[in-house]
Amino acid sequence: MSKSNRSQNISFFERVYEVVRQIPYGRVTSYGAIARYLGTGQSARMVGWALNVCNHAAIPAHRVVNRNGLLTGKHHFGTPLLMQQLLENEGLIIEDDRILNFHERFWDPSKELSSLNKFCHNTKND
DNA sequence: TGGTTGACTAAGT
DNA sequence: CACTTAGCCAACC
Repeated sequence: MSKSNRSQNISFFERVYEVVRQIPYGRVTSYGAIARYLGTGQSARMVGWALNVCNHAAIPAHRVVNRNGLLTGKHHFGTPLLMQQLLENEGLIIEDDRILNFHERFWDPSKELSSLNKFCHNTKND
């Protein structure tokens, strides 16, 4: 924990997975939003790359698109249409590789999770 | 040890 | 309004 790790033992990738895993069903977010939530707003590229390395089934990578709502990462799934199908399965409408009503479906972790942090103490409250 | 890459983003032309 | 350029940061070779 001297060079790569700045504050935590887990890697930057691990943090990405944690955030992506918390994306609600039927919602989507952007690489930049995740990167911003992690504190490195300019390293949006690494977010996508993290998903590319992991390929975990538990990580809904299909819910992560670019800021335009374009399925830029669809080519990294099993089939180019898999990502679109997964999103459509969640009630999203995809047209021309773009998510319709993206603004409404957008889920910003730095915003949503930030709000939760203020009230997250309720989890311990019992 | 250092240069290249990349599922991005913002700004410029 | 669409394409081009540059910046960015961490992993990889």
